[in-house]
Amino acid sequence: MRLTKLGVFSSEDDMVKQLLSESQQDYLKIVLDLINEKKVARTKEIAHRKGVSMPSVTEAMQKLSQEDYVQYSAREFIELTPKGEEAAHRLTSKYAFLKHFLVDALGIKDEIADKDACKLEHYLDKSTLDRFILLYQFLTECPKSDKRTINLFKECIKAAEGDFLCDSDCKSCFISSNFPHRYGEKTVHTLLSKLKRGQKGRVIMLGPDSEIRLSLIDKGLLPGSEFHVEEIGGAGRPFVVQTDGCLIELDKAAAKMIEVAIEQPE
Amino acid sequence: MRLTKLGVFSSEDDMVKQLLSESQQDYLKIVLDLINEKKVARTKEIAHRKGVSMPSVTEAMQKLSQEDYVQYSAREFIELTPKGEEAAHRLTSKYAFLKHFLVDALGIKDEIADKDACKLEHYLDKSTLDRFILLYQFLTECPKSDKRTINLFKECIKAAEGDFLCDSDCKSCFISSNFPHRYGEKTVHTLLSKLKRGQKGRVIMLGPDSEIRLSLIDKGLLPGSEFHVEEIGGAGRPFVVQTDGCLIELDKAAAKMIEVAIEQPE
DNA sequence: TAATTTAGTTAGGCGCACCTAATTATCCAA
DNA sequence: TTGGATAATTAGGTGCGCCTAACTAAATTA
Repeated sequence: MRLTKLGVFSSEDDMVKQLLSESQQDYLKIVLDLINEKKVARTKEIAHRKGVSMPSVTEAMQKLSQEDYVQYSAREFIELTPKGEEAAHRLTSKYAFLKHFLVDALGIKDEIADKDACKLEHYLDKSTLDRFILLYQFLTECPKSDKRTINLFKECIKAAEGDFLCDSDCKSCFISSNFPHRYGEKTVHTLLSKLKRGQKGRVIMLGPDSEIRLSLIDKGLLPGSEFHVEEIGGAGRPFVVQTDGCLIELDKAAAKMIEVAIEQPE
Repeated sequence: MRLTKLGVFSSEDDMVKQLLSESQQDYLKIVLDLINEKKVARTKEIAHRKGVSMPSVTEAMQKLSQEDYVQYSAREFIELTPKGEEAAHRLTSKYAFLKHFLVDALGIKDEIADKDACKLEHYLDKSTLDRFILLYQFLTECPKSDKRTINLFKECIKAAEGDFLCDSDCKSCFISSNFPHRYGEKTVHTLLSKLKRGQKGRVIMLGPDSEIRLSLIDKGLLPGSEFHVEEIGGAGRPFVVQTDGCLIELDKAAAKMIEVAIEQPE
């Protein structure tokens, strides 16, 4: 949470990241895109793509040219210096990968993936990015029991989008028929709806109903959340649980979709 | 990439997100934390946790109290209003999940996970967060062939960290012995090191050497990148490939670690 | 080639999230 | 109970990234 402006940089690139603001990074990417697409980058087009006014672009280009990222003099074509080209390319390739990951592996909608990839690209640590790459490779390329893992995951997504077409041999995860699935070990898994007043628990999984899942995200009850049952629901009254000092109301349908771990069976 | 300040909000919460700046969101989370930990939130402690000066906190609290997120009057205890509590809790629970995901599923180092989770929490779209939850559930909870998927993935991470302890029955993914692994279909998969000058290709996977992978991230050659071979390496000279209008140099060791897809075998 | 349109720039401002320095309120201990 | 330490606030200032309005240069076209 704390952000110190200075820090230890593991490589030159991290320094670049620190030296260029998010906005400046966006300008560089846009300039690179334009040069690749249309051979030249012009103020008006940059302004349009970034959704800002032309004077903002002029100002930004002046600053970037001072730092030797772009070659700029008034009313001339804007070009990238080698330094700028390198930075822009690095950013673009991260962005492209992340968008790919979000769209191909997670099935995020295109416009949202665009927006999120752009943010991730600015903020994700290199080591995290590396793990995303490994994960992506694992999901898409791991040839396992004839089926790539990604297909399994896609089935899960499909099921979890309210498309309950799960065939009987699909034993995997949180798909309706056998949810919740894991019992035993040290803790016992059950559904939140089965708890009694006063019991403490921890959310393990959210069930397959997409709408309910999103509402739980809103309410702030996610996998990993620890809570305490304040009121059990019934006859039109909601369940009330406490996490983090906050009370959350859940209707029965939602409570039935939350797999929880509890310490002791009573 | 473009960010319009206004937009269509799918729920009230998205509005909250828009109305509170990133910094303000951080303040709310910190205040909630402090109240839960120490019963009271005080200017000095908030300043300390956020890494800012006390006047900054005062100013922020004044603004937040105008918007009815905190109850604040000069020199009195800072409390959250119900509105603020709700917002803070939502943020905190997202953050907690994301950190969990990064640490438990991806094996990111704690401090880095902290930093990245905090950023993700601010920027990820709700639908993306939902997919991260599904992915987390898939990885950690999907009981598949006796082993949870996460363990498979962890083996991959281990192997991909230079810890080549891969046993023979591990057919999974990018682990040394059988990398690259996928041939056939419409494109042919091979290693970048085997390409000839002028060939075009697309990066499919990066190999198991962690150091090389990080250097490729730096250089901007990631899964999905399309490129064109400019120079083939040999006798001390590097491979040169072109992506995105930029030239990238690779030594032979790196070129051998990049699985690529090409259109036609010659 | 002069008139008009369009592109780009300068000038001047604004809000945000910070800062330091100076001031004031509060608490505690002698 | 009072004086000093500590906490909190006000006052005033900075940089960044954006804006509008006004101006200038370049391109088009009648």
